[in-house]
Amino acid sequence: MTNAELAILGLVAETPRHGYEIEQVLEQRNMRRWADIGFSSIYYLLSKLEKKGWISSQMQPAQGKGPARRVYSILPAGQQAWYQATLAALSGPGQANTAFLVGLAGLPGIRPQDAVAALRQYRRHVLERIQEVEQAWQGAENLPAFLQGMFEYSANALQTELDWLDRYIPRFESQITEQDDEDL
Amino acid sequence: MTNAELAILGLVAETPRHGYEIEQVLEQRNMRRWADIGFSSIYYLLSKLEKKGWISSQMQPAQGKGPARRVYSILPAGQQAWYQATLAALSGPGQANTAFLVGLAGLPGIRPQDAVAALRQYRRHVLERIQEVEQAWQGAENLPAFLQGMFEYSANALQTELDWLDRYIPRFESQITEQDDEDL
DNA sequence: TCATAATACTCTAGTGATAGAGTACTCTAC
DNA sequence: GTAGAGTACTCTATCACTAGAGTATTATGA
Repeated sequence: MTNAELAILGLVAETPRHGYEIEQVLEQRNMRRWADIGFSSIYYLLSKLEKKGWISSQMQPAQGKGPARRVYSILPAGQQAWYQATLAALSGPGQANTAFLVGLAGLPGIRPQDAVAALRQYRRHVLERIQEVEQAWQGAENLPAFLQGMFEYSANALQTELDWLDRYIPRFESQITEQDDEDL
Repeated sequence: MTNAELAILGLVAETPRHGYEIEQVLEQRNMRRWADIGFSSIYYLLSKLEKKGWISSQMQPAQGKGPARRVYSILPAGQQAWYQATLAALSGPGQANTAFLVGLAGLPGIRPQDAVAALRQYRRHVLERIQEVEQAWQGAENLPAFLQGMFEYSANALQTELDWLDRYIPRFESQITEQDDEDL
């Protein structure tokens, strides 16, 4: 099961939901960052999950504003699949930031000046993300324990990246100087 | 450009290579872990890169063992694309271990005992990975600076996860006890 | 009452990726 | 001289995903 499928299955398992609502929840909870799901994929994924027999749907006539909607509910098989897949995701093994590793693998072919500039840019992104996480953290009082854990996990990971960058960027800068020395 | 494309483009940029050779290099350098490329995708990706005008190919008659091979070389446009994409990958922003975050998001629906078992399993995976990285680190003497950096990056990230797990698992265990108390 | 905004999908066409089976050639060892 | 291992693809069928345009319904305010 992909991240996207598991995320949507999880939302339907929480409570019966229709597609448009899922779109909104993804937005509210800032889930797009990790479950990467485009708008048009939601309906595609819902029908896929239904075909698998994990969720079932029912039309609900128009009520309040907007037209009728198709509401999806979890089925026992879906509940089981969700449970197993969530445990699997929690038991790993995972891999951090593969895009950045691909970049690192290419470093020998990059001019040191450019590399340093890119890493500084990366550092700025990390700082931004740290602020985002801390704001969200402080904004939410009386968090359930698991959410505390998620914030801590992200905050720790980001801080570690920041530390690494602060040790590594100067080393790379000194390489530039050495090169200049050789050029003399 | 996807991770997979960038990784292969990078290998061709290093030196002209044929498909089967790329397969072997991916294996040797343990690149499958982050650039996730199946065997059958290599030829597909190579022809895709060629269509884009980033690499060109030439048949090389059989020499030594094995039949004739199609050797791919980087073109100027490909060199540029590789350079830009590598800088982009280095300047982020990246995202750590999304699968694990999806798992964490599902925690409220998981029985604490199961969650603790899964997290312990995850901890075991992290330990294994730490050992792998440290072995590879010690195995390679006189590393170029950039490789040092990659090892450090991975090692730091893994150590941070381990620390988090060691703080977080006990908290979760105490929740189990509280629940037991309530059950009385 | 009529335009606008918001709700809630639906459809099509296209790209991307992969498994797995099949083909063919060359060297080595017996 | 031939069986087997290793080299090096090639092809087909299928699944996965996404952008973007289109459709239809209801509430709201001027």
